[in-house]
Amino acid sequence: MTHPAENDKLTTAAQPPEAPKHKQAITSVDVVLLTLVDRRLYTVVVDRDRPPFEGMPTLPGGYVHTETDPDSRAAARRTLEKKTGIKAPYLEQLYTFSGPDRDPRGWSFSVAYYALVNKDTVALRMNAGARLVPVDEVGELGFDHNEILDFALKRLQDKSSYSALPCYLLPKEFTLTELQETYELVMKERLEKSSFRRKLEDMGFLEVLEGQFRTGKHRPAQLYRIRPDKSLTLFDRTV
Amino acid sequence: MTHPAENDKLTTAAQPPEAPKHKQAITSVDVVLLTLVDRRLYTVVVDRDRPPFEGMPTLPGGYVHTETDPDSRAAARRTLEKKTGIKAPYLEQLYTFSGPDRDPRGWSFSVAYYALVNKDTVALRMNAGARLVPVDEVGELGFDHNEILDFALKRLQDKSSYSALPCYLLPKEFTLTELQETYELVMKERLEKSSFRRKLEDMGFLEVLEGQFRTGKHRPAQLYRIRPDKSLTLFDRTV
DNA sequence: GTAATAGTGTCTCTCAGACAGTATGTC
DNA sequence: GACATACTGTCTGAGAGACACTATTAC
Repeated sequence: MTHPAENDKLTTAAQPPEAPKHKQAITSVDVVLLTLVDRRLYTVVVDRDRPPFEGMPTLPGGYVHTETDPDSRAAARRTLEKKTGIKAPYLEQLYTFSGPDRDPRGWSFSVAYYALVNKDTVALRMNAGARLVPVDEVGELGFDHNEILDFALKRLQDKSSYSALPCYLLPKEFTLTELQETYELVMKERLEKSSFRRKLEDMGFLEVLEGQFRTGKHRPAQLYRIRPDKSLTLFDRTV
Repeated sequence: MTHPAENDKLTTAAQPPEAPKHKQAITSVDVVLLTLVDRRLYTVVVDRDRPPFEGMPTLPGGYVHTETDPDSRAAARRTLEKKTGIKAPYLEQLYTFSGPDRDPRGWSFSVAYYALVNKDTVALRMNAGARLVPVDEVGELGFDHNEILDFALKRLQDKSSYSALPCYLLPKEFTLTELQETYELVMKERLEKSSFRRKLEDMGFLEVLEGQFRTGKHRPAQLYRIRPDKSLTLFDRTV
C-alpha cells in the first residue's frame, strides 16, 4: 500500500504537505491484445511517434488518467479502445513490471493486462499506427515489451489447460475442430480428438446451434457457441 | 508501459522537461506474510503510527525507493525485512491494486506480494509495532488491506492444489501428517491419507531423513525434508 | 492389554489416451 | 466410386478415493 513505513520519512507528491523523500516512479499500463486469424495468433503493436523508442513498435499503453480512471483496469480498457476501437474484450491483469531501466525516462511501473478477442471484433477500426502482427514475427519491441508479450503468451498457455479462455479468440460461432485447433495452437500441444470432445461435453459450456453447419468439400461440421450464462474462466478438470 | 500515447500529451514527473498533464499516482508495495503456528495460519500486521489510518493495523508496506530498489519485488523484500527481520522468504507477486479511493492521500497503486515462511524464521526479530495475528482474527485493516489479505489466501488455496507451496509454511523437517494437515488447512478441504502419500511419493520432492522421527504417545513418525534441488512451484498433477 | 497415531494394501470407479470405425459431404 | 473431414464407440491403463488393515510407540 501507500503508507510510509515508520522509519521511512517520506510523503507522496500527489497531495500537498511535505516534499517526497523518494523520487516518484512513472506509472502506466500496457495491453497485450491477442487474437486469432487464419490459425495464427496475432497481437497489436503501435509504432511510437516520439522518444523514447521513437519509430519502434510497442504494445499499446499509456499513462493512467488519475482524474478519470477508476483503476488500472479501466486505464487499460480506455487505452486499448483508443488504439483499436475495441470496447469490451476479455481483459485480465497479467503482471506488474518495474525497475529503473525499463523506461529511459526513469524508474517506472507498468501494470500489464492481456486481452483476448476474436478477429471480427478487432477488424473494425484500428487507429493509425496500430497494426496486427503474428506473435512469432513481432521482432524487437520498445521498452521491455517483448518480455511482457512472452509473459502473456505463457499465461494464456498455462491457463488454457484448465479454462475456456481460447474461446475468446474465436468468432461467436465455431466448430469443435476449430476450437480444438485453437487449444492446440495456444497450448503448443496435440490433443486427442475424442477425449477433447468428451471433456467439452462434460463441462457443458457449449451450445449446439441446431441446423447450422460449416460446409466444405467434406461432411458439414456442426456449429457451436458458448452458452451465454457460463463462465469460461475456471474448470475443475483439465482440458 | 511508460510511454505517452500518441494523442496523449503528457510527460512524466520523474525526468525534467515538461510538466505532467496527469497528476502522478502514488506507488507503493505491500506484503502479505503468511506462516503456520500451532496448526493455524498467521499473518503479520503493523500498527500505523501516522495518518492515514493512524493506530490501525495494516499489512507491512511502503514506498518504492527509486534510488536503490532494482524493482518492486526488491522493494517488497526490503520492506518485509525492515518490519520483521525476515531476509529471504518465498515471495511472489500477487496482484496490483489501484484506484482513487483506496488511499485517502490520492490515486494510488499498490503492488502486492505474498510471502510464505515457517515459524522458526519469523520468530527472530520483529520490529516494534509488527505482530503475528491469526488470519481469521485480523479484524479491520487500514486501506484496502483486508481485500489484499483475502486475495493472498485465495491464491495460496488455489495454487496449493498443484504445487508444494504449503511446504514453505512448515519448518525444514516435518512429518507427512503435518504436511497433510497444512494442505488441508490451506486448501480448506479434507484429503485422503493414502492417496496424498502416494502422490507425494510419485512427485518425488521429499527426502526421508533416515533414522529421524517425531515422537509422542504413539508410533514415531518419519521426518522428511524437501529435496534441496527440487522446485516446489509447479506440478503436472493435482495434490 | 488399550489408546493413539503412523503407515500400507487393495478394491473400485472414473477418466484420459489410443485408435479404429462409421457418417456425410464434394468431386 | 475416391477423398476429406466430421463424429462415435470401445478398449486399456493410470490414478484417485474409500477403507480396512497392520505397525509401533506410550501408558
